[in-house]
Amino acid sequence: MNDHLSLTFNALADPTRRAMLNQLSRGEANVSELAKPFLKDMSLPAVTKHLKVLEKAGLITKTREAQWRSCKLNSAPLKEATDWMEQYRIFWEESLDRLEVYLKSITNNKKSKGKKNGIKKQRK
Amino acid sequence: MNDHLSLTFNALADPTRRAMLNQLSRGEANVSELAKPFLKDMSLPAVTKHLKVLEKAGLITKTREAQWRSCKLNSAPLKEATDWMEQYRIFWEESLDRLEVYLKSITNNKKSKGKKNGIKKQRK
DNA sequence: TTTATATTTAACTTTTTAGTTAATTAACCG
DNA sequence: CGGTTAATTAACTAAAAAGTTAAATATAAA
Repeated sequence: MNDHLSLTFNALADPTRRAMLNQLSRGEANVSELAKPFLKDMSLPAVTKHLKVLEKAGLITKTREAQWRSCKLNSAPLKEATDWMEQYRIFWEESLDRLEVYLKSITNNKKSKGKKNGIKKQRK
Repeated sequence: MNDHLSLTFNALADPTRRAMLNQLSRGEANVSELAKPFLKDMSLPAVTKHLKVLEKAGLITKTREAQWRSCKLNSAPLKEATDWMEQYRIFWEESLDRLEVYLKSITNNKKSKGKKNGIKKQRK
């Protein structure tokens, strides 16, 4: 699929590419620098391909300086992806709320008004 | 890759699967209900496969009731993915800051103290 | 017990992805 | 110029993804 959100999520669905973004979050880097941590696991052309995926998703931009390509993080697609996820925030927050309620229910702290013995053996 | 974050992002990298999650955010639904909007485009086994991807990523859980499988959204992996993205928030927020500064610089509103003609021709 | 409904599994095809090695491009450097 | 460095492209392979149709499973209902 080639809608933008799909391109972004797809680019993020690989630990090598996420690690590359991570490195770029600490500053620009050229291809050899980005490749270094991965050259035990894969060839340089493989790195080039990963960078292409990131580039097509708009997550990085490359500028050339002599024979070096400097890569720079572009966070706009990450914002877009996060914005999409926001619509689900209410779900995990309500889960956390329920967890909190549960944790309170099993903690016999002050203000545990009434309902003593609120916990019975629950395992079959 | 089979780390959890990769499974999640991969599951989200498809508009059909995102639409399914979207429907589930409005309440539980069984397979046929989920499939309905897509049966013009794909077969039922294709839908089953998409649901399997979502299930393996932990984004949905299925419960069986007679011959129906009811699917339910599980937001935990979405939270995990959002938490990962949070580390980049600073980047898009600083971009927005720069945009804001720029927009202010080109708007001749009150308090535009000094630095008139703050913009010169910048192209070579 | 047959039939209908809901869903999955099997077997297969096509396309895409992720990697490889070898060759190519492009710039710099002595 | 000739060699070195940085990176990409080409051509290929293997494996995974996404779809298909047909068959199987499991439950309900008549």
